[in-house]
Amino acid sequence: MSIPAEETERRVAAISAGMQDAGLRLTHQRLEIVREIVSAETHPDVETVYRGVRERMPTVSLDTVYRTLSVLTEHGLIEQVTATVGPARYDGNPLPHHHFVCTSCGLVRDIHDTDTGAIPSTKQTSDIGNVESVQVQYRGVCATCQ
Amino acid sequence: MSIPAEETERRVAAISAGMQDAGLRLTHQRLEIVREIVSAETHPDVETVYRGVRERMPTVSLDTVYRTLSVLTEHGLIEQVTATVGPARYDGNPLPHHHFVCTSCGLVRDIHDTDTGAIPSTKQTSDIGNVESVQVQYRGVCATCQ
DNA sequence: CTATCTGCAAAAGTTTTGCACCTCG
DNA sequence: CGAGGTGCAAAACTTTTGCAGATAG
Repeated sequence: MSIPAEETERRVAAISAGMQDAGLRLTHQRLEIVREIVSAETHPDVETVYRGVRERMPTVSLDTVYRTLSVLTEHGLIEQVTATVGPARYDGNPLPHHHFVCTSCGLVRDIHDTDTGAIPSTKQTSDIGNVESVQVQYRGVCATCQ
Repeated sequence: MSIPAEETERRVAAISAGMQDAGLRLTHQRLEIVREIVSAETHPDVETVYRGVRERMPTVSLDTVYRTLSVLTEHGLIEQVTATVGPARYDGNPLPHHHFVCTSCGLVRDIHDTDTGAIPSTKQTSDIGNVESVQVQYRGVCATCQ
């Protein structure tokens, strides 16, 4: 929850617009779920999103959270994190970016200052298919765990 | 199964040695599970490993496969693939490498010819923690899916 | 108004665990 | 022989689905 309030609202507005474009309804539940995911720096799993939303909206159900995160992912408005194992985690950051993963506590943080241009496709990748995006995972131990 | 037989046996021997060093027993089941994982190019999930091993050893149980893959991962002899969502998939390739992930069919293939030196730690990563390894995910559509 | 969405409940799928027997070293 | 491993069965956990009632547009 340490993303600034204005930035959070900007992201909520952007995703809401994308939902309207996609013909999805802007229900109260969905808006709270979106707010929860874009305001979190922690790339939370479904259960964590559910607990956060329930503080403001105690009647929301876990399956609505599953369905909403799933439909937002299908429409490309959020992404599932592919840097961890275990329960699915979600990422509401709309810009292409990389991840630091702590091998001790599982923390995942966004990295924006990598020069992706320095990582071109290779002979092997072009043999296998057509690369559309490149994502870097930095693994190590975070400052807190050290 | 398209990894050459000698390379497969070399990897089985290397992991067996690691198991002995770790004080793990070399049971028939474990050796067949290791053979299955190191001979596969597909980064199979537990169910797939189970089906493969069962062809040669029909009495093996699914929970032994779970336990074996889990214990090998704990001892760093194999790795869980962190490029996909869904059921856990395993990687028996002992060398550091990268992955191409097909966004259409889920195929995961190893990439060895990336110049990892071109991807240094950044200001952000050093603020967060100590980077120990860097892994690149190339996402796109594979030749077969195109 | 009505197509879509929600909540509830049940089911499906994945992974873990307890226990008695077996086996590697 | 004995610590560690296996198979079986049950349980725990994650995710999906069917359906009746609610609601956004």
